[in-house]
Amino acid sequence: MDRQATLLEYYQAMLGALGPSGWWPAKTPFEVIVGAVLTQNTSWAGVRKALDNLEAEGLLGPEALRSLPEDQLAERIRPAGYFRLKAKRLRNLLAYLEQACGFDLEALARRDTSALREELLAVSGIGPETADSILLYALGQPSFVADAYTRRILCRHGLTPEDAHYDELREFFMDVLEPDAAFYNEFHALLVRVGHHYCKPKSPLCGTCPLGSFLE
DNA sequence: TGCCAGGCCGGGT
DNA sequence: ACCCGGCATGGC
Repeated sequence: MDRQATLLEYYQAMLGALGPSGWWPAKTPFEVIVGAVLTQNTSWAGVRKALDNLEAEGLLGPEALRSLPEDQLAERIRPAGYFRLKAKRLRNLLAYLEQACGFDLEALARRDTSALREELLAVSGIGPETADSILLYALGQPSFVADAYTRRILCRHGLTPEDAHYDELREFFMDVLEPDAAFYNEFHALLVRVGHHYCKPKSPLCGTCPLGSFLE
């Protein structure tokens, strides 16, 4: 079976088993952007607390967050871990968003995906996964997100090598799938949900995971 | 208790 | 190009 058909079968199996995901878990595109930085190598629970801290003080908007000093920002996002580092990264990103579009994210979303991706990657603290998460979940552009769960699931099913680089994993999907933001959105969300529930680093196989039937 | 979490950077080889 | 240490809190 070819790669396209395999990926579509995985997608249908996950969707059938788990139902639609309704991702990203945020109220606004700006909150998606902040969450994308905060969740770097960090579980969502702490990120949620950090976002709640900002929200409770009315700081979860571009202008308010932009005018918050770095050390005060760091204090509020402490539960997300790496808090000093992430405060700096958020400030870098806010500076970029302000100069690039004056925080008009709808205008930003109208620009070319690959050019935008390069600009995001040029911001210190924004790597490929964070950039793709912003493009896909905040701006609605068809840029596939290939995270740790994606790597683990593909590898465990023998579809890609263990040491595949980020861009290889991303292209593994984008080479054969139509560039459809809603589809990419749901696909990646399902991979994370499956990974979260069934594909832990310890367990050698996915057990009762919805993709189990594809294992030899 | 130790391991893990929806990465990324900077420096060294 | 690859490898590594650092970054930090919270949940199980």
